Amino acid sequence: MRDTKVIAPHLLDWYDRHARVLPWRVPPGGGPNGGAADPYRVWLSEVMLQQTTVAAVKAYFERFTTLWPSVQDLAAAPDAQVMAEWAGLGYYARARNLLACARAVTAAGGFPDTRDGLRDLPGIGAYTSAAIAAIAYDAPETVVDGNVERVVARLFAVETPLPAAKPELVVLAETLTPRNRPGDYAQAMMDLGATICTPRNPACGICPLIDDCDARAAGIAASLPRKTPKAAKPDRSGIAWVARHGDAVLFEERPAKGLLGGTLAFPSAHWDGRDLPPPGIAAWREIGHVRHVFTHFTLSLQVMLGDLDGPPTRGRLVPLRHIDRSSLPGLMRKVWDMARADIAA
DNA sequence: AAAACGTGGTA
DNA sequence: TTACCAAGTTT
Repeated sequence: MRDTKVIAPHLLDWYDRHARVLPWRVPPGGGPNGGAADPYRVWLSEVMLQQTTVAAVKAYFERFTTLWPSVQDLAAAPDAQVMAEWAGLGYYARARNLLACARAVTAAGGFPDTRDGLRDLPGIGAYTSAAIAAIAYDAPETVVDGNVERVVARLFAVETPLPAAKPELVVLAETLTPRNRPGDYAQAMMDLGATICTPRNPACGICPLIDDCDARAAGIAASLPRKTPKAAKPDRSGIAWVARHGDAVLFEERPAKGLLGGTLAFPSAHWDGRDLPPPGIAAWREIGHVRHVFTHFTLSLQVMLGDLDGPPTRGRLVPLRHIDRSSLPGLMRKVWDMARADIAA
Protein backbone atom coordinates (compact mmCIF):
# COMPACT_ATOMS: atom_id res chain seq x y z
CA MET A 1 0.00 0.00 0.00
CA ARG A 2 1.39 3.35 -1.07
CA ASP A 3 2.26 5.99 1.53
CA THR A 4 0.52 9.08 0.16
CA LYS A 5 2.07 11.33 2.81
CA VAL A 6 5.49 11.18 1.18
CA ILE A 7 4.30 12.16 -2.29
CA ALA A 8 4.08 15.93 -1.71
CA PRO A 9 7.50 16.11 0.03
CA HIS A 10 9.10 14.07 -2.75
CA LEU A 11 7.53 16.30 -5.36
CA LEU A 12 8.49 19.55 -3.60
CA ASP A 13 12.11 18.38 -3.29
CA TRP A 14 12.13 17.76 -7.02
CA TYR A 15 10.43 21.09 -7.75
CA ASP A 16 13.04 22.99 -5.72
CA ARG A 17 15.68 21.67 -8.11
CA HIS A 18 13.79 21.43 -11.42
CA ALA A 19 11.03 24.06 -11.50
CA ARG A 20 10.57 25.51 -14.95
CA VAL A 21 11.38 29.21 -15.23
CA LEU A 22 8.29 30.91 -16.66
CA PRO A 23 7.50 34.61 -17.15
CA TRP A 24 4.51 34.51 -14.81
CA ARG A 25 6.11 32.33 -12.16
CA VAL A 26 7.72 33.16 -8.82
CA PRO A 27 10.60 30.75 -8.06
CA PRO A 28 10.10 27.91 -5.53
CA GLY A 29 9.81 29.28 -2.02
CA GLY A 30 8.89 32.81 -3.12
CA GLY A 31 10.13 35.74 -5.17
CA PRO A 32 13.35 37.80 -4.95
CA ASN A 33 12.24 39.30 -1.63
CA GLY A 34 10.36 36.23 -0.57
CA GLY A 35 7.35 37.86 -2.22
CA ALA A 36 4.31 35.96 -3.39
CA ALA A 37 3.04 35.93 -6.94
CA ASP A 38 0.94 38.88 -8.15
CA PRO A 39 -2.70 37.69 -8.39
CA TYR A 40 -3.14 39.68 -11.60
CA ARG A 41 -0.26 37.92 -13.34
CA VAL A 42 -1.34 34.53 -12.00
CA TRP A 43 -4.90 35.07 -13.21
CA LEU A 44 -3.83 36.37 -16.61
CA SER A 45 -1.44 33.48 -17.20
CA GLU A 46 -3.95 30.87 -16.02
CA VAL A 47 -6.65 32.13 -18.37
CA MET A 48 -4.22 32.22 -21.29
CA LEU A 49 -3.05 28.71 -20.45
CA GLN A 50 -6.53 27.20 -20.58
CA GLN A 51 -6.24 24.50 -23.28
CA THR A 52 -3.22 26.36 -24.63
CA THR A 53 0.48 25.47 -24.61
CA VAL A 54 3.11 27.29 -22.56
CA ALA A 55 5.04 27.99 -25.78
CA ALA A 56 2.06 29.74 -27.36
CA VAL A 57 1.25 31.78 -24.25
CA LYS A 58 4.67 33.30 -23.48
CA ALA A 59 4.66 36.08 -26.09
CA TYR A 60 1.03 36.97 -25.40
CA PHE A 61 1.66 37.18 -21.68
CA GLU A 62 4.66 39.49 -22.17
CA ARG A 63 2.67 41.67 -24.55
CA PHE A 64 -0.38 41.95 -22.29
CA THR A 65 1.61 42.74 -19.14
CA THR A 66 3.66 45.34 -21.01
CA LEU A 67 0.54 47.04 -22.37
CA TRP A 68 -1.41 46.58 -19.14
CA PRO A 69 0.78 46.15 -16.03
CA SER A 70 -2.16 46.00 -13.64
CA VAL A 71 -5.72 44.71 -13.65
CA GLN A 72 -6.89 48.34 -13.48
CA ASP A 73 -4.98 49.11 -16.68
CA LEU A 74 -6.55 46.13 -18.42
CA ALA A 75 -10.01 47.07 -17.16
CA ALA A 76 -9.63 50.48 -18.81
CA ALA A 77 -8.61 49.07 -22.21
CA PRO A 78 -10.97 49.29 -25.20
CA ASP A 79 -12.68 45.99 -26.04
CA ALA A 80 -11.46 46.04 -29.65
CA GLN A 81 -7.84 46.45 -28.61
CA VAL A 82 -8.00 43.52 -26.23
CA MET A 83 -9.63 41.35 -28.90
CA ALA A 84 -6.93 42.37 -31.41
CA GLU A 85 -4.15 41.54 -28.94
CA TRP A 86 -5.75 38.19 -28.16
CA ALA A 87 -6.08 37.33 -31.87
CA GLY A 88 -4.32 34.07 -32.69
CA LEU A 89 -4.55 32.58 -29.18
CA GLY A 90 -7.95 31.00 -29.79
CA TYR A 91 -11.02 30.44 -27.64
CA TYR A 92 -12.06 34.07 -27.92
CA ALA A 93 -14.70 33.85 -25.20
CA ARG A 94 -11.68 33.93 -22.90
CA ALA A 95 -10.79 37.43 -24.08
CA ARG A 96 -14.30 38.73 -23.53
CA ASN A 97 -14.47 37.11 -20.11
CA LEU A 98 -11.01 38.47 -19.34
CA LEU A 99 -12.20 42.04 -19.78
CA ALA A 100 -15.43 41.44 -17.88
CA CYS A 101 -13.42 39.89 -15.06
CA ALA A 102 -10.86 42.72 -15.01
CA ARG A 103 -13.64 45.27 -14.73
CA ALA A 104 -15.45 43.35 -11.99
CA VAL A 105 -12.22 42.98 -10.01
CA THR A 106 -11.38 46.66 -10.45
CA ALA A 107 -14.85 47.70 -9.33
CA ALA A 108 -14.51 45.45 -6.28
CA GLY A 109 -11.13 46.91 -5.38
CA GLY A 110 -9.09 43.76 -6.00
CA PHE A 111 -9.15 40.01 -6.55
CA PRO A 112 -11.02 37.78 -4.08
CA ASP A 113 -8.56 35.69 -2.06
CA THR A 114 -10.66 32.55 -1.78
CA ARG A 115 -11.46 29.85 -4.28
CA ASP A 116 -15.20 30.39 -3.97
CA GLY A 117 -14.84 34.11 -4.45
CA LEU A 118 -12.67 33.63 -7.51
CA ARG A 119 -15.02 31.00 -8.92
CA ASP A 120 -17.81 33.57 -9.26
CA LEU A 121 -15.81 35.68 -11.72
CA PRO A 122 -16.33 35.35 -15.49
CA GLY A 123 -13.97 32.90 -17.17
CA ILE A 124 -12.83 31.39 -13.88
CA GLY A 125 -13.99 27.82 -13.31
CA ALA A 126 -13.12 24.88 -11.10
CA TYR A 127 -9.51 24.66 -12.23
CA THR A 128 -8.58 28.34 -12.50
CA SER A 129 -10.15 29.31 -9.16
CA ALA A 130 -8.12 26.63 -7.39
CA ALA A 131 -4.96 27.56 -9.27
CA ILE A 132 -5.15 31.25 -8.38
CA ALA A 133 -6.02 30.52 -4.75
CA ALA A 134 -3.11 28.10 -4.46
CA ILE A 135 -0.47 29.96 -6.46
CA ALA A 136 -1.24 33.58 -5.53
CA TYR A 137 -2.46 33.03 -1.96
CA ASP A 138 -0.84 29.71 -1.05
CA ALA A 139 -4.24 28.29 -0.11
CA PRO A 140 -4.40 24.49 0.24
CA GLU A 141 -6.73 24.05 -2.73
CA THR A 142 -6.45 21.05 -5.02
CA VAL A 143 -5.65 22.00 -8.58
CA VAL A 144 -6.76 19.49 -11.21
CA ASP A 145 -5.88 20.16 -14.82
CA GLY A 146 -5.01 17.73 -17.59
CA ASN A 147 -1.52 17.22 -16.17
CA VAL A 148 -2.80 16.40 -12.71
CA GLU A 149 -5.43 14.04 -14.10
CA ARG A 150 -2.67 12.11 -15.83
CA VAL A 151 -0.26 12.08 -12.88
CA VAL A 152 -2.97 10.97 -10.45
CA ALA A 153 -4.38 8.36 -12.82
CA ARG A 154 -0.91 6.84 -12.97
CA LEU A 155 -0.03 7.17 -9.27
CA PHE A 156 -3.22 5.28 -8.37
CA ALA A 157 -3.45 3.19 -11.55
CA VAL A 158 -6.97 4.40 -12.29
CA GLU A 159 -8.19 2.49 -15.33
CA THR A 160 -11.56 4.20 -15.67
CA PRO A 161 -11.53 6.20 -18.91
CA LEU A 162 -11.78 9.98 -18.96
CA PRO A 163 -13.93 12.00 -18.79
CA ALA A 164 -15.92 9.60 -16.59
CA ALA A 165 -12.94 9.19 -14.28
CA LYS A 166 -12.73 12.90 -13.47
CA PRO A 167 -14.63 12.89 -10.12
CA GLU A 168 -12.61 9.91 -8.90
CA LEU A 169 -9.36 11.59 -9.90
CA VAL A 170 -10.33 14.81 -8.10
CA VAL A 171 -11.00 12.89 -4.87
CA LEU A 172 -7.66 11.10 -5.15
CA ALA A 173 -5.85 14.35 -5.94
CA GLU A 174 -7.35 15.94 -2.83
CA THR A 175 -5.75 13.26 -0.68
CA LEU A 176 -2.32 14.41 -1.88
CA THR A 177 -2.54 18.19 -1.40
CA PRO A 178 -0.22 19.30 1.42
CA ARG A 179 -0.73 22.05 3.99
CA ASN A 180 2.90 23.01 3.46
CA ARG A 181 3.55 25.04 0.28
CA PRO A 182 0.33 24.12 -1.56
CA GLY A 183 1.07 26.73 -4.23
CA ASP A 184 4.47 25.29 -5.09
CA TYR A 185 2.98 21.81 -4.89
CA ALA A 186 0.28 22.68 -7.43
CA GLN A 187 2.86 24.04 -9.84
CA ALA A 188 5.10 21.04 -9.19
CA MET A 189 2.33 18.62 -10.16
CA MET A 190 1.82 20.48 -13.43
CA ASP A 191 5.55 20.68 -14.13
CA LEU A 192 5.87 16.97 -13.49
CA GLY A 193 3.04 16.24 -15.90
CA ALA A 194 4.47 18.57 -18.53
CA THR A 195 8.09 17.41 -18.39
CA ILE A 196 8.29 13.88 -16.89
CA CYS A 197 4.86 12.27 -16.61
CA THR A 198 4.04 13.10 -20.23
CA PRO A 199 1.17 11.61 -22.26
CA ARG A 200 3.47 9.55 -24.45
CA ASN A 201 6.75 7.99 -23.40
CA PRO A 202 6.74 9.14 -19.77
CA ALA A 203 10.26 9.49 -18.37
CA CYS A 204 9.65 7.16 -15.42
CA GLY A 205 13.39 6.56 -15.07
CA ILE A 206 13.95 10.10 -13.79
CA CYS A 207 10.61 10.58 -12.03
CA PRO A 208 10.81 11.69 -8.38
CA LEU A 209 7.67 9.63 -7.69
CA ILE A 210 8.82 6.41 -9.33
CA ASP A 211 8.62 4.52 -6.05
CA ASP A 212 5.16 5.94 -5.28
CA CYS A 213 3.48 5.03 -8.57
CA ASP A 214 1.08 2.10 -8.96
CA ALA A 215 0.97 2.33 -12.75
CA ARG A 216 4.75 2.20 -12.92
CA ALA A 217 4.77 -0.85 -10.66
CA ALA A 218 2.17 -2.51 -12.88
CA GLY A 219 3.98 -1.52 -16.07
CA ILE A 220 0.97 0.35 -17.46
CA ALA A 221 2.00 3.99 -16.94
CA ALA A 222 2.18 4.88 -20.63
CA SER A 223 -1.32 3.55 -21.26
CA LEU A 224 -2.93 5.78 -18.63
CA PRO A 225 -5.10 7.72 -18.40
CA ARG A 226 -7.50 5.86 -20.64
CA LYS A 227 -9.79 8.01 -22.73
CA THR A 228 -13.07 7.36 -24.45
CA PRO A 229 -12.65 7.83 -28.21
CA LYS A 230 -13.71 11.15 -29.64
CA ALA A 231 -16.32 11.47 -32.37
CA ALA A 232 -15.04 12.24 -35.84
CA LYS A 233 -15.14 15.88 -36.92
CA PRO A 234 -17.69 16.70 -39.61
CA ASP A 235 -16.57 18.69 -42.66
CA ARG A 236 -18.14 22.05 -43.38
CA SER A 237 -17.67 24.52 -46.18
CA GLY A 238 -18.39 28.18 -46.72
CA ILE A 239 -17.29 31.37 -48.40
CA ALA A 240 -15.29 34.36 -47.22
CA TRP A 241 -15.45 37.56 -49.26
CA VAL A 242 -12.44 39.81 -49.55
CA ALA A 243 -14.17 42.94 -50.78
CA ARG A 244 -12.01 45.80 -52.01
CA HIS A 245 -13.07 49.44 -52.32
CA GLY A 246 -10.32 51.60 -53.72
CA ASP A 247 -7.30 51.11 -51.53
CA ALA A 248 -9.26 49.51 -48.69
CA VAL A 249 -10.66 46.11 -47.72
CA LEU A 250 -13.94 45.38 -45.97
CA PHE A 251 -13.88 43.83 -42.48
CA GLU A 252 -16.57 43.25 -39.93
CA GLU A 253 -16.68 42.28 -36.29
CA ARG A 254 -18.24 38.88 -35.72
CA PRO A 255 -21.17 38.60 -33.29
CA ALA A 256 -20.02 38.53 -29.66
CA LYS A 257 -21.23 35.00 -29.05
CA GLY A 258 -20.39 31.86 -30.97
CA LEU A 259 -17.47 30.85 -33.11
CA LEU A 260 -14.71 33.50 -33.30
CA GLY A 261 -17.09 35.73 -31.33
CA GLY A 262 -16.02 39.36 -31.22
CA THR A 263 -13.07 38.94 -33.56
CA LEU A 264 -12.28 40.87 -36.74
CA ALA A 265 -13.21 38.95 -39.86
CA PHE A 266 -13.88 39.05 -43.57
CA PRO A 267 -17.59 39.03 -44.36
CA SER A 268 -18.78 35.45 -44.42
CA ALA A 269 -21.90 33.48 -43.73
CA HIS A 270 -23.01 30.32 -42.04
CA TRP A 271 -20.41 27.89 -43.34
CA ASP A 272 -23.21 25.48 -44.06
CA GLY A 273 -22.41 25.26 -47.77
CA ARG A 274 -25.27 27.53 -48.81
CA ASP A 275 -23.61 30.95 -48.61
CA LEU A 276 -24.75 33.70 -50.94
CA PRO A 277 -22.70 36.71 -52.08
CA PRO A 278 -22.97 39.80 -49.88
CA PRO A 279 -24.85 42.82 -51.26
CA GLY A 280 -22.76 45.39 -53.07
CA ILE A 281 -20.38 43.16 -54.92
CA ALA A 282 -20.78 43.42 -58.67
CA ALA A 283 -18.28 40.80 -59.69
CA TRP A 284 -16.10 38.43 -57.77
CA ARG A 285 -13.77 35.60 -58.53
CA GLU A 286 -12.47 32.67 -56.59
CA ILE A 287 -8.79 32.92 -55.65
CA GLY A 288 -8.56 29.63 -53.74
CA HIS A 289 -9.60 27.69 -50.67
CA VAL A 290 -8.29 27.65 -47.12
CA ARG A 291 -8.69 24.69 -44.82
CA HIS A 292 -8.94 25.13 -41.08
CA VAL A 293 -9.46 22.70 -38.23
CA PHE A 294 -11.66 23.77 -35.35
CA THR A 295 -12.35 21.79 -32.22
CA HIS A 296 -15.52 20.20 -33.51
CA PHE A 297 -15.38 20.46 -37.31
CA THR A 298 -13.06 21.08 -40.22
CA LEU A 299 -13.76 23.96 -42.52
CA SER A 300 -13.01 24.49 -46.16
CA LEU A 301 -13.49 28.14 -46.98
CA GLN A 302 -13.73 29.35 -50.56
CA VAL A 303 -12.01 32.72 -50.79
CA MET A 304 -13.62 35.23 -53.15
CA LEU A 305 -12.05 38.53 -54.19
CA GLY A 306 -14.12 41.39 -55.59
CA ASP A 307 -14.63 45.13 -55.76
CA LEU A 308 -17.52 46.94 -54.11
CA ASP A 309 -19.66 49.11 -56.43
CA GLY A 310 -20.19 51.63 -53.65
CA PRO A 311 -19.93 52.23 -49.93
CA PRO A 312 -20.36 48.99 -47.93
CA THR A 313 -23.70 48.29 -46.30
CA ARG A 314 -22.05 46.57 -43.36
CA GLY A 315 -18.65 46.33 -41.69
CA ARG A 316 -15.94 48.89 -42.14
CA LEU A 317 -13.24 49.62 -44.69
CA VAL A 318 -9.62 49.33 -43.62
CA PRO A 319 -6.88 50.85 -45.81
CA LEU A 320 -4.44 48.22 -47.08
CA ARG A 321 -1.47 49.69 -45.21
CA HIS A 322 -3.42 49.57 -41.94
CA ILE A 323 -4.37 45.92 -42.18
CA ASP A 324 -2.58 44.15 -39.35
CA ARG A 325 -2.38 40.42 -39.90
CA SER A 326 -1.70 39.85 -36.20
CA SER A 327 -5.03 41.36 -35.18
CA LEU A 328 -6.94 38.62 -37.04
CA PRO A 329 -7.85 35.15 -35.77
CA GLY A 330 -5.94 32.26 -37.34
CA LEU A 331 -8.55 31.39 -39.94
CA MET A 332 -8.78 34.96 -41.19
CA ARG A 333 -4.99 35.21 -41.31
CA LYS A 334 -5.03 32.35 -43.79
CA VAL A 335 -7.69 34.11 -45.87
CA TRP A 336 -5.78 37.38 -45.80
CA ASP A 337 -2.46 35.74 -46.70
CA MET A 338 -4.10 34.23 -49.76
CA ALA A 339 -5.81 37.48 -50.79
CA ARG A 340 -2.71 39.59 -50.21
CA ALA A 341 -0.65 37.30 -52.41
CA ASP A 342 -3.27 37.59 -55.17
CA ILE A 343 -3.50 41.36 -54.85
CA ALA A 344 0.28 41.69 -54.97
CA ALA A 345 0.47 39.57 -58.12
C1' DA B 1 -24.85 16.71 -19.54
C1' DA B 2 -23.16 16.94 -23.85
C1' DA B 3 -21.65 20.12 -27.08
C1' DA B 4 -19.46 24.39 -28.38
C1' DC B 5 -15.38 26.70 -28.41
C1' DG B 6 -9.09 27.81 -31.69
C1' DT B 7 -4.74 26.98 -32.66
C1' DG B 8 -0.20 25.09 -33.49
C1' DG B 9 3.05 21.39 -32.45
C1' DT B 10 4.24 16.55 -32.57
C1' DA B 11 4.34 11.55 -33.83
C1' DT C 1 -1.87 13.24 -43.47
C1' DT C 2 -4.46 11.94 -39.64
C1' DA C 3 -4.82 12.05 -34.79
C1' DC C 4 -3.87 13.53 -30.51
C1' DC C 5 -2.71 16.89 -27.35
C1' DA C 6 -2.24 21.69 -24.29
C1' DA C 7 -2.56 25.00 -16.92
C1' DG C 8 -10.92 24.50 -19.18
C1' DT C 9 -15.31 27.28 -19.13
C1' DT C 10 -19.88 28.05 -20.48
C1' DT C 11 -24.47 26.87 -21.72
